[in-house]
Amino acid sequence: MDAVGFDKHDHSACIDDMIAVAEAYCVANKLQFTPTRRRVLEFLLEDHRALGAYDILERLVEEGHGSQPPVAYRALDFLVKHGFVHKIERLNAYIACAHPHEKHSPAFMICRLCGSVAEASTPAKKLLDQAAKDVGFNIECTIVEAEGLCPKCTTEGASV
Amino acid sequence: MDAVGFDKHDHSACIDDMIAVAEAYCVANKLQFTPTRRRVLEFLLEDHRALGAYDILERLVEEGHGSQPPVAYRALDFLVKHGFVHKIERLNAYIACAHPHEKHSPAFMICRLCGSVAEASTPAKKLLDQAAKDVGFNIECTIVEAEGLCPKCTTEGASV
DNA sequence: AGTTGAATGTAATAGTATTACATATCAGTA
DNA sequence: TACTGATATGTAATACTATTACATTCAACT
Repeated sequence: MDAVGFDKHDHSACIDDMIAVAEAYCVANKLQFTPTRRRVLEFLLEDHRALGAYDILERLVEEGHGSQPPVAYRALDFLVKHGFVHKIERLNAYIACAHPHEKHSPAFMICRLCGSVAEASTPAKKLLDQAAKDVGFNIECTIVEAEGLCPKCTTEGASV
Repeated sequence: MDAVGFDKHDHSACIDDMIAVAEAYCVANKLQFTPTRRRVLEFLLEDHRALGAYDILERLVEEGHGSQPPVAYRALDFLVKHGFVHKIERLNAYIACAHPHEKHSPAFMICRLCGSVAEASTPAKKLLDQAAKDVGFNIECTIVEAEGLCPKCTTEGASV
């Protein structure tokens, strides 16, 4: 049970890796990793925060990739559909996946102060599957998010 | 591990019970269970579906309780804060709690066809707490939702 | 070159939620 | 009873999130 997001790591390598993985996956699956899609993934990889669709749109507009909301939503839909990005429902925002295409049911920890979001893997899906089976419900996807304070904000809060 | 929502039950008694519980809780805690708040809870209790804030606002307006969004959002905030209602993040919608004030971390099963929502209890919080502890995150609230097909839509879908 | 399906560009609109500020109501107390 | 402070309500305006619709462009394949 690991989590990516609150620890330190070589982030520029992190970005490069993820882009390479995405590119390889798209080639292998005959998907088009277009410039807009690539840029959106890069924006989201820049730090472990969730960005709203309009934050992304704003940056796309700056770079001349169209000007209307569908530009951002289409790229996000593509990236979410193929597992490169997750939507954080609690925030109506989007974040790069930390474990692309490793089969996982992600769980997110959202800091209500600094807005950082960490992705963890949990066996939550197993439990939900059991609960669902008991009532005959057929799960297609799961959403697991926790809101609270990240390590940094917890210690800072304690000293206030 | 039970679930309320997909089974049949005496729903009018269900509503009366919940209102009585809410009223008693508010009296005991010196909270004002005002007419608007009561009506909103009644709307949400009417069936085991989630209603959007604007659905609720529409009904409030019909009955003469104000006309602007804050009327609905304030009542919902109150009901959520005190545990009578949950927000379903996936749907940006609200649903009456099936187990008010029994200490619980609810999990919801959302049918993507008929829109029914069932509330289950799962030990998901335990798992999340463990994952959180591993990285020093301090959980304040959890969101667990599953989207898929309810028993009814599963069998109907199978015959199509 | 022609066809097809995917991707893009843009305008318009729909749906969800908050801020700000004025007014009213209620509980407790001088 | 009248005052006070806290809570709740009424409403306008605005902000934020997301989709529909339709025209156009591009890439891959024939």
